[in-house]
Amino acid sequence: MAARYASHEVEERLMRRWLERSAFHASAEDSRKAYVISIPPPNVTGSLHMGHALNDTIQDILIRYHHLRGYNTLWVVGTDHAGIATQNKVEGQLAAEGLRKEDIGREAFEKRVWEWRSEYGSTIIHQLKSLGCACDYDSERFTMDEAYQRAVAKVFAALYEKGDIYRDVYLVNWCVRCGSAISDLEVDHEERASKLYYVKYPVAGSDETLTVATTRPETILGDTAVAVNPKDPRYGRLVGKTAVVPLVGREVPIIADEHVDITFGTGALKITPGHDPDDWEIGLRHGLPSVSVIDTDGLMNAEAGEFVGLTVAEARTAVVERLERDGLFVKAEDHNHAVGTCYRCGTTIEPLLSLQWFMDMKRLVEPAIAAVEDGRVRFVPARWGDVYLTWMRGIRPWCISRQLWWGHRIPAYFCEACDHIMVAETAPATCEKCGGSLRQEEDVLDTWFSSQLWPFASLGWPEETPELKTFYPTTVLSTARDIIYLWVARMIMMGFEFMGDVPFADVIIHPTVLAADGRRMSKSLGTGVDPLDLIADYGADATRFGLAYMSSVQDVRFSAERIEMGRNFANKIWNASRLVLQGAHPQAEPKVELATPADRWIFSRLEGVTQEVAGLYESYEFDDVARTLYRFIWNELCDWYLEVAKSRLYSEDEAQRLQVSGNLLALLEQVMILLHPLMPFVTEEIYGYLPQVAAGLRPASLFDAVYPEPRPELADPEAEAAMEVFTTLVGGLRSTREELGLARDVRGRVIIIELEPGASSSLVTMEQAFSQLSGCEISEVATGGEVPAGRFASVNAPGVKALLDLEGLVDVDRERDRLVGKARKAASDAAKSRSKVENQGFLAKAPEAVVAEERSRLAAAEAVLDEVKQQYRERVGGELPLPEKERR
RNA sequence: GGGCGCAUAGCUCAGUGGGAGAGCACCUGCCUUACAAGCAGGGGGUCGCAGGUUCAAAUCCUGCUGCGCCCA
Repeated sequence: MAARYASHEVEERLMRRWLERSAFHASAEDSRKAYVISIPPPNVTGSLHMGHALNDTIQDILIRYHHLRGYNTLWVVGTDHAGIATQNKVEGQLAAEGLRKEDIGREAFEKRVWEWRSEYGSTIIHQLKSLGCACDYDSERFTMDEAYQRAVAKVFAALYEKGDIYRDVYLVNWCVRCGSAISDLEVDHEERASKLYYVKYPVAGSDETLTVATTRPETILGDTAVAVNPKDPRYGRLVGKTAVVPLVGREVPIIADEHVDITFGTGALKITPGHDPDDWEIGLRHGLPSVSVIDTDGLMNAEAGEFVGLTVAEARTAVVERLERDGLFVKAEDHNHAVGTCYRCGTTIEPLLSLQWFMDMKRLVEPAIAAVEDGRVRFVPARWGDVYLTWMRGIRPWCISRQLWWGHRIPAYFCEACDHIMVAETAPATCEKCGGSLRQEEDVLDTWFSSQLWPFASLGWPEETPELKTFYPTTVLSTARDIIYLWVARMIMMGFEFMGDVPFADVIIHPTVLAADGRRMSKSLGTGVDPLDLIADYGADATRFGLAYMSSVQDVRFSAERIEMGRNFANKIWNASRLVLQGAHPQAEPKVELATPADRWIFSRLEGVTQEVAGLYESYEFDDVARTLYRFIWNELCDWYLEVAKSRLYSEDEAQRLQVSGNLLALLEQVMILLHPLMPFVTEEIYGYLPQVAAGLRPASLFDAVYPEPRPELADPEAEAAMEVFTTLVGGLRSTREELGLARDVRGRVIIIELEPGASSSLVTMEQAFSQLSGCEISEVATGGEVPAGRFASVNAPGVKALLDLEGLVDVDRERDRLVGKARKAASDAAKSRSKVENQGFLAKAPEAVVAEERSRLAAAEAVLDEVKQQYRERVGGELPLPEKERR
């Protein structure tokens, strides 16, 4: 074994071994209880980013932990076809060849997409392997698989049949670049610097004008009303009259609507139902007509009159110029407002009237709301459940059609002869009404429409597969918060609609990993950190450990120090294992033999940590798992038990060597099991070196090991107390030696004074270790509590005092500083405790144990203070200088 | 405008009613035969501000300030 743990030499080899024997494949025939996670299918064009790395770490921890717990674990893996993103990729390829998709036609284009997918579409799945993810790669799914396409068509037809899916003209979010409608959830809002334009509208049949303020003067051409607030005294007399729309001369009503903000602009609002969502709502309420002046290509159309053919931006300038000429322009002032942009490509969204397919959600949300309200689906942390419920209760129709060539083509057929619409899972031959020939809808479905079926469609639905029977409903879903509406909510609805049950019981919403400066990690901002770089530099275990450690419930800034901490931890574990494996007696067998207080202590602690960590894994507190195991392994096992064990491990006495070796092998094996879900590679590698594994007495892979059952008989509070005496005295003696400036090779002599019977037993039974670690020999153990005469530095532990003989070692200046420092600390401790103990309220109301603890704290501090004062008189001379407030 | 969250050491974060913690950074000394990715010792914090509840507040309540996210 090398002196440093080399992750790059280990990880790929171990992953290959797991994959070669399909270790992660789950069988539907397995009768053990199922534990199932469906991966949120990553975008097929994507690559692993920090959000994935965290989320996949969480899922892998859960899968591996539950596998150790004896569950039949399944982690379903796959990708979604990402309609717009994938089409963009292939259009990019075509553009490089000087082609547009229209040049090659739909069929050839689809073929190109499939080719693209087979070449590049597995990138992210391979990346999961480098993170160590125990996915069932043998059963990878894709949302455009043939079987999956059948599921999508069936769902569409069924919901159409029930009237939940319909076709309508509606104001939709149009992305000019993508050439498609997108849903409300796919629109991002960005604050942008802009202008607010003030424009005069003549009031018909009078000399009056009404000034309105607008951020989009080019849509004046599509105005069909002017609105004011009914409570606005300035305009009440105008309501019911008619205004003349500038440039186009159309006469439109002046209406009153509560929506109008009296304080914004002039308090008068132009209404363009064809190009603004708020105006569209107002238009519905008042029965206004809609006029479209912008086309799907982003250019002004014939309704725009003289402005036809201009882009929106050009039209804005031209319209303002024309208004100035006509004397209707008042002013423009600076104004920031939120602009909708396409979340896939960032292009400004153009709200347009369009004939699209919609899904009405009102019926479907009901069981999905009830399931979260009554806890059948539980969000972790719980507050995300409220976020979900708020959105679900205000649900709006979902625009599900997309004007793309890549995706699930809508299974709707239009009759060429009679315009009848047929929706069917499989293409009908002729029109059911007139027998005319049919033409299939060109549009495809929103990618999320297919993703929402993932928990059951990935298991083979609508076929009644054994997998579906065994593995649905799944157990846990882990994902990012921005996907709660897009995906989680819809999966729950579809779960009830088509499976009659929740798709999963727990939804974990993991924190967002921000860049080190607190901004979002994003490629465009250049703030991203590539997890693959981290894996290459620090190893997958370190990356996983760091991510788990830094991710509690709130968002975290990424810090490479955490990953480095993970790497150092892996190396520490590696070296602790080297000590054990190289030092163990060749005939040793792993077993618990409680020969010394240290043995009893470490197994008591191991038992405590084993149960504690199990609880933390089960409550999804992975940061605490990482913290708890780090502290136990580093600060207890390595810092103390291994150090103490060395004296026996290197002893001449073979019985002692055998005994301590057995303990070490048992400890190491169990610690590897506890840590395996978090750091699968280093633990698997070390596990392979254990003699009990090499001898075939254990499962060949740690993945198949068994999480330890509780062994309450190992709990040993007395041993923990005894070990505390040991570590407190060793630590105190080391500090004192530093304060005295003793060189490392100067051996000290200590007298142990036992104040409580038996309190010093750990020091006596582990005298050799005590001596090695403290650099001091025990010259005497006194049980009477009598402090002998002489010059000593004392170190206190519960029930025991150690006196370090200072004869010939004392430097007066150092000793003065040391004693003053010690006295300060004791005086301040005493003052703090005294103020409590002298407080009647505290004595009356605090629990007895708290009061008793405080009293003994006070007594101890006062005893130390007295002692130090005495020592000061003897060694330095005079009274110990303490400020008045620090005295009694 | 509505909602949610956050503010603790120089940095990144744990701690959520009873003695202020970790990692990194910093200072001192060590290549001690598992580990310099390490070992030993040490310095550093009116727990954002102001009130309140309580015997006791970093922790609970109210307000304020600053930052972030979601929805409209």
